[in-house]
Amino acid sequence: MIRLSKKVEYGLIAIRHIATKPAGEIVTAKEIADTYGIPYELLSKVLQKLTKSGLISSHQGMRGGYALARPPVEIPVSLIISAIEGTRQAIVQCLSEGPQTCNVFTVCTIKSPLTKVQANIERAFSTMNLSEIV
Amino acid sequence: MIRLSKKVEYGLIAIRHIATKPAGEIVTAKEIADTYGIPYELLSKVLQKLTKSGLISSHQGMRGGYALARPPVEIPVSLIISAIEGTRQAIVQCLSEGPQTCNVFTVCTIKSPLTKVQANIERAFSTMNLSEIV
DNA sequence: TAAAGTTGGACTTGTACGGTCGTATATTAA
DNA sequence: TTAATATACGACCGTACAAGTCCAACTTTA
Repeated sequence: MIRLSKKVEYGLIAIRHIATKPAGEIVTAKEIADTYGIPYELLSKVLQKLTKSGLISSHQGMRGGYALARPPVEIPVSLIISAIEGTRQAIVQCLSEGPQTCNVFTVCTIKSPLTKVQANIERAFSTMNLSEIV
Repeated sequence: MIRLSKKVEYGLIAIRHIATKPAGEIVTAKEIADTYGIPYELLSKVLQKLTKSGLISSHQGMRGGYALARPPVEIPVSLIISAIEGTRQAIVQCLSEGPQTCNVFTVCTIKSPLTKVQANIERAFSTMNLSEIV
């Protein structure tokens, strides 16, 4: 029906793992990859995206790693997803990338009903924050 | 974030188009394809799937075409989607295809929270029926 | 200064989606 | 009886993208 990408899965697992540690504790990408059997380099990229969007903070160099940048309550699942996926946030193309990408836009009859469903899904993801999945 | 396939889009547009006609009236795939600028042969396959799952009825031969097989109220959007997509109904693989397809199943920590979201989405689609999008 | 980290670009590979083509089959109207 | 009009269906193609890999920086600490 609808599917989250592996990257998002990995991201959720990873950020949850970080959240289970005492606040401020730094955990490496390798530790997470080993713990869950996730490909290290793929995970690294995901963590980099989470870093860029300010959900986690990174610490380079030896003894470096990642830690939460805010308390879990302030990290909605929706933010985690959009941080990793970037675009592609709507259930139909024209809702996320605009009318010009849709060849049936003017005659399309399902936009408005889908918008409701869309809102529903978004709400499901945005009302759930990291503290609830730890 | 999450995206419906073109096939599902076309299917929704098509079945809605059929639903706007007086009950029992037969409409051809060509008419729908022309009206909305949808590739004819792709649409045909979608309509065939909808036929196989009993949502619409097909009439072969000259003056043939498609009509609703039940009243719109008895056609939830979720059925339309699953008729077209077949598999791939869960937001994560292990929820739809079982544990053996997931390499991190035993250590995965996000299954249960995602199950909730999953249920949420399913509810959004199954409570909405065809009569509501006409 | 070496080791342990992150950063990030380039690359490969598999697969699924969107789309097309050709043909068989069924039905109707002339 | 036959031509026209429809669905049914399998095979095929191209491309985009997801998933994963490789590698070469750069940064910090001990």
